[in-house]
Parts: sequence; structure tokens; C-alpha cells
Amino acid sequence: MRYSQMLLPTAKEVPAEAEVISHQLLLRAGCIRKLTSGLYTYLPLGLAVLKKVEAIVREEMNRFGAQELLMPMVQPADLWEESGRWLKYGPELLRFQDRHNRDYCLGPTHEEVITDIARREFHSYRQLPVNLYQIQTKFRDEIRPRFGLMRGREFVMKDAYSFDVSDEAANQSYQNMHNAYTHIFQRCGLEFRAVEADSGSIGGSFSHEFMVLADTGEDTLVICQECEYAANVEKAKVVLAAASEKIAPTDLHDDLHDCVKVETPGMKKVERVADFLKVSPQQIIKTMIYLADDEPVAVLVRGDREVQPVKLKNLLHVNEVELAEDDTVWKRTKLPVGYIGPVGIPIKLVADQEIMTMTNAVAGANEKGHHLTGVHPGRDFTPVAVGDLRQIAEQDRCPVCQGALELTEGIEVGHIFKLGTNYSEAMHAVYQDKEGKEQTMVMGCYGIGVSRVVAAAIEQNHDKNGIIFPLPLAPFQVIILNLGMKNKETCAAAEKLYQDLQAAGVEVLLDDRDERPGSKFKDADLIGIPYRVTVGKTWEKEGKVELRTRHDGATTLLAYEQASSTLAAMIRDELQALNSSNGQKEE
RNA sequence: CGGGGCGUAGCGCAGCCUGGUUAGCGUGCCUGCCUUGGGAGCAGGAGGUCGUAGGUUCGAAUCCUACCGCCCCGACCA
Repeated sequence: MRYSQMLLPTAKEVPAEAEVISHQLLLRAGCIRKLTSGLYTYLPLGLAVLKKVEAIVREEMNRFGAQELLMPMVQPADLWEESGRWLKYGPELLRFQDRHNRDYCLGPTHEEVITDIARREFHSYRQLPVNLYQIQTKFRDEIRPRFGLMRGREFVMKDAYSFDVSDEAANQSYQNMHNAYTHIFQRCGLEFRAVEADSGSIGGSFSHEFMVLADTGEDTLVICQECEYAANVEKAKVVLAAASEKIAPTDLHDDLHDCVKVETPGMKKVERVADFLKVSPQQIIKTMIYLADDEPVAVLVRGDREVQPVKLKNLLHVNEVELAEDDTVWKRTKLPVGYIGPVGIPIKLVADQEIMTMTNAVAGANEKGHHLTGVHPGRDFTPVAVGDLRQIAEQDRCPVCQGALELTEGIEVGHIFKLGTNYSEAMHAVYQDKEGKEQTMVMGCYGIGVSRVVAAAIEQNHDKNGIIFPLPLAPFQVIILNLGMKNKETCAAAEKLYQDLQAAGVEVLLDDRDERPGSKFKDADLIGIPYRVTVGKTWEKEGKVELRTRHDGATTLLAYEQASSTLAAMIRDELQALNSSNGQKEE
């Protein structure tokens, strides 16, 4: 491609609408343009990157035995009524009617449609297993689209669905996709982790998220320094640590104090209560009021801990939990915020497991300006449910090997679920087994946010000058800067190099614009092309061209005659290395 | 939906509080000269329903009301 012919509008200034770096750079580098909130046009450069991701995804999905198909984006309501999701799915599902007043939605995902295909086409165990996928634009009417391509309302997604004869077979399909995903992100040249994840509203028994590591990630991950364990903090199991903390309160009869009410005027925060009563926050029981599907629930965690809402949601088996606002607490429970405690509390009470190991604890007295000391779980109050409810912290130990943990941020680019028979049962997707008996298919579903991968790649790989595309995702592998536009021979040399590289199978952009050198250098950096070859003075004087790698700025001179073959070989080797290596990068 | 911010030239912004003749700056764009290894310089030029609608006023970008749109924080997710 010739730069002079390409729609590649770069900008020096940061657009006011963009907050995160990938959004800013995608706009500045002329990759995308916003149509309206959450909807973007991919300009040629951005589309080229998207297609790179798609191609890798497609190749690996095919390699792991999945077949590509393409389903409609518009889906009829009756399918969603069958699965029960027409009612369950919230306003994220964009619903509308056609001219006959029939109900439809824009597909945010395709479990219903694919299950419909499966039940029509597959009738025998001989036809299974099957894994079908598509790469398609999805629509979700997000509450708040943001961060450009990171969370749009329209986004390109690869969604795959597996159908198996049994639970064990489904586990294999799941593992197969786990492997495929590892290859995919490996080949994209991204640093990532597969982590255990909450299976969320899609349901199902277990799931993993694939996270691109980047400071701006919306998710927090916990990674074991010693073993393979890695999980989303929403999921990460907290293990009760030292044996001393595990002693049941009943074993300590001699040390049990009585429950005593003390005045703590104005002491609402844990730290202030701790200071005032000369105890550590670890001795305080923190009582948080949540609305669980709109019912107030008191949640207990130790004073120095934080509630993990997703764990709470799972323990309570509700769809939604939300920390209640102070005035809501008063309106709904008549309990005094800052002085709430478990003893005699009139609403549903649940506790983190750690709470039950505490003795002589301090808690709110449910009376303004008062706390209780000498509080004993089990004696003074009994929660209706106890479980792992708190957010894991860096000081915790690995639940598998007790090793040290590290917390880090990540961007979710892939999510795989074992669905089980949720959809196949609801929609009667069955087959006949060897005995001719009817059996329900066991399903899995596997998503990759293709357009999000583009944003994540930039979040992970950029510097102050612009994007640094990993070679496999780069819209062009090489950019040639012709800095001798006035010199016919230099132009001819740049042109020939351009032709030679293309002949060698290299994707190359020739900057043949009538611009000053400074502009060409800046634009080349901004759009993040991995290899830059400059044809200019050095060529005129010494017959050499300058090769510069974007990620480390390393510069070497190449003899003009060898330039194209050298570069082609470098690129081939680099891609080959990513292609053939096994497992995750930076393991 | 709750909280905060913003809509003035393609982009980034000033002007608004305290209303007043022709709405300004930077950048980008066009023309010419000059320049050519990290976004040069000079000269000339084009480009605006000041988000929309209503109101107050002799007079509104500026004050008031409503609406629309966009961005950020929270709940949600590929």
C-alpha cells in the first residue's frame, strides 16, 4: 500500500473524548472513528488489525476442529422465550418489532440460535461431538459504553459452541478450546493469563477467562508465584490461614468475655473505633448492608477486609447485589449506619468464614454511638449462611499450594464456559445414544472479543510516541520511509524495495507522501509498524538503508541489496517462533 | 438509572461570570516562496445555524427554561 493513496488520517492532538490510551491512539492513528456512543467505524488501518486477529482466531479454531458458520444478527423472540431468556435478559438485549409487530432482538450472543441448529441437524451420537463458531458483530445495549473499542455496544466477537454426548466428552471439548485459546493469544504476541472465573449469568459449571495483562485492565487477577494457580478476584478462593486462627470459639471458654455495650460517639469507621477502643481492626466485625435482589442483607467481614460482591451474589443465590446507600439503609432497616452489628440484627445475616474464628470481637450495637465488645460468633449471633465472602488480598496464600500471591490487572479478551445442559434441556436438543435412548446434549460456549483484542494489544503495547503493534497483529509489517522525494534515484530505490518486499510476501506500507522527514517519522511511530526502513541520505551516500525496530528503537544499517531478503527472513522467523511455541508466554 | 463534567471552524481550546459593532487563538486545510533525517519558516487565503427549541432584552455564544448529544465515576460484560 502507498501511504499517499491510503485513508490514514493521523492527528497530533489527543481527542477530548478519549480517556484511555488505546482509545486515544486508535483515534490518533486513524484506526477508528466514532459514529455515536459505543459505535465505531473501522478505517482501513484499524480494519487491517481487526482482520489480523480474525485470521489467527480462524486458523486456530479450525486447527482445533471447530467449523465456521454465520448466524443472523437478528433473532426472533420465540427462541428466546424457549430458553427463558426473553424475560431474564435485561435491557442489554435490544428488542424491536418488525412491520407485523413480531418481536425480535439484536443478537448479543447466539446460544439460542445455535441450539436450534443443533437440535434440527444432530440426532445421533455418531454426529457428535461438534464445535461450531462464527466471527460476527454483536450488539449489546451496554449501560455505559466506554473506552472506545474496549466496551462498545457493537463489537466483533468470535463465539463458538460445542455439543457433546456426555459430561466427560464436554470436558474434553472445553479443554480443547482452552488449548486453542492459549495458542491464539500466544500467536497474537500478547502477554496473557488464563484464570479461573465466575461463570456469571450465562450459567454453567466452570469457566476460565483469558486476560491480557495491562495496567488499565478492568479486572483484577490473582496469580500464584509458585504454581499454576491464577484466578479472577471475583472467584479466587480465600483459605483461612494459620492454625491459630482456626481454633473454634468453643475451645476457648476460659477466655470468653461477656458482651458489653460501650459508648463510641462519632466512631463510624473501623479505624476510628479500633483507635478509640485500643484494638486492632482484625478484632472488629465489619457489618455491611447490601441489597440482594432488593432485600436488605447484613454481611459480616473482618474490619480489615473487603466484601467481594460476586461471591456474595453466589452465596445468596440472587441475581444482583448492591451495596446499600446510607439513606437507603436507614429507610429500609432503621439501622444506624456506622453502628450496625450482628447481635440481634433484625434482617438476614451472612458472614465471611473468617468471622466464625473470631473471639472477643468488637461490633456495632445497632444503636447510635455504641459498639459491643466481647462479641462471640455462635454465642451472640448466628448467620443464616457462612462462606468465603471476602476479596482475596496479596497477603493471602495460594489456595492450591500456599505459595505467595500477586495481584495484577487484566483485560478480559476471552471467556470459556462449560454450559452443561442448561440450553439443550430448555430447547430440547437431544440425540439418540447407542441403545437408541434419547439423551440431552452437553454444551460449552467460548467467546473471544476480537475487537477488544485490538484495544487490549494497544493498552499492553505502546509508548509516548504511539502504538507498538506486536508483529502478528500489525496492519503492516514494514513501513518504508522515502526521504528523498525530490531525488529520482532515491524514489526508484524506495519503489524497488517496496516491490521486492511485496514479492517476498511482506506486508509493506510505502510512505511516498510529499511530507517532511519529521512528519514521516512521527506518523510511522504513531501507527506502530514494527519495522521501519528509511531510504534517504544514507542510501544516497553509502548505498545503505536504515532499519529500525519500533519496540526497542534499535537501529541497524542494511546493505540495500540485502534489505528485502533480510527483512523477509526476520519476519518469517519471528512469526514462526510465536507459532510453534507451546503454552503461555512468560509462564 | 444515580453522581460529576462538557457541547464555539476538521481537531484542541479561549470568550460566557459582568449581554453591546466584524466571535478569537493554536493546529490542520488551500495557494505561493523557501525548506527537507524527528511534526520547519514567511506571506496570503478558505472555513462558524456558537448542540436544538423556546424565553428575557433595544440587543444573546454570553442570562433563564426545556430538550438532545458526548465524556467521566458506579452497577454490567467479549
